[in-house]
Amino acid sequence: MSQNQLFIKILRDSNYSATKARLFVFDLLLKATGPQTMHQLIEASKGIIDRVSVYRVIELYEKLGIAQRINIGWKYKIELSDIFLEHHHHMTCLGCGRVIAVKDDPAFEAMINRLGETHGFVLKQHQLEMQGYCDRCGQGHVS
Amino acid sequence: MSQNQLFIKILRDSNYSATKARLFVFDLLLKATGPQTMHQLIEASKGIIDRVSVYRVIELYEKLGIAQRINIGWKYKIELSDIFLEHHHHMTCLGCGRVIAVKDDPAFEAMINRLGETHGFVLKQHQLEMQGYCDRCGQGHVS
DNA sequence: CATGGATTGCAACAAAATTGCAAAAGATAA
DNA sequence: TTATCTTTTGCAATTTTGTTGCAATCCATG
Repeated sequence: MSQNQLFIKILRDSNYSATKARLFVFDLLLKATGPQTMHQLIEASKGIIDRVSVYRVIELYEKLGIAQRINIGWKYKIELSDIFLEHHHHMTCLGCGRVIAVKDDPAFEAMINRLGETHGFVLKQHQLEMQGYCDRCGQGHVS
Repeated sequence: MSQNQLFIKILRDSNYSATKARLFVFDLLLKATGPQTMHQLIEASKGIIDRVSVYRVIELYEKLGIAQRINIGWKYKIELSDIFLEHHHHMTCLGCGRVIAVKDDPAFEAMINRLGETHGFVLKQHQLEMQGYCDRCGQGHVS
């Protein structure tokens, strides 16, 4: 099943129709190289989809688990959730601002779940954001 | 050195003065039981510190590493950074909304740093947000 | 291809955040 | 302490971001 088909299935299964607006914004997120700001999505939709609808579409995506808000530095951005993009975290370079996606491994997942258990929690989700300096930008003491 | 003295030292070391507004908001964060929304800070400052100044103070705190924005669920909140509050993460209960602070252990830190290394990063900071169900709220299948 | 509920766009509104500038407060030196 | 210069604040106005109500349009179903 293609990502588009899966997307439509999720909508239909919850009694939502696959409309022009929803498909358009989904395609934007799918084609995007990384998480998108609301502003970016609204700009890219200019003349095709109204501001308000972009907000409403994203709101629905979140409700259905199609997309999620994540925080890159200061403001939030939107990206497709783990159903479409493999579960991952973000590593941001404090030097050049580059954001890379990082897959975590089973040992990592296990460790986080144990952390939950020791506090009486059954964990359902987690987000990990990391900041540092990438190989191109050195150790952070480059003048 | 008290937390207040440390706070003033950080300001002075960067050539900022310890003004009424800055001290007031710092005290709010210090006395707070958890992360605060901008709205909470602005409300608590009503009649004493202007809205705009609260924004400016928080902006400065972030720049100086005194406070940081973190994401609890949907919106961001402000809390003092690791210099004042021990390094920790947040676990939010999807049932009752309770947020608890969780200390991670050295093994965890090591694992995260290794994760950085394998991607050519030297990590400086990280934030981990977890969501699940607490012991009071059961496994998430309570009717 | 008709039709009825779901969805959209528009306009107006509300909330959150930012900016410019004059007034007030803080630091410094005499 | 006071004079003076710099930083910080409060206010008003503005911009940006997000929300709401409603009539017009779309779209899955028969």
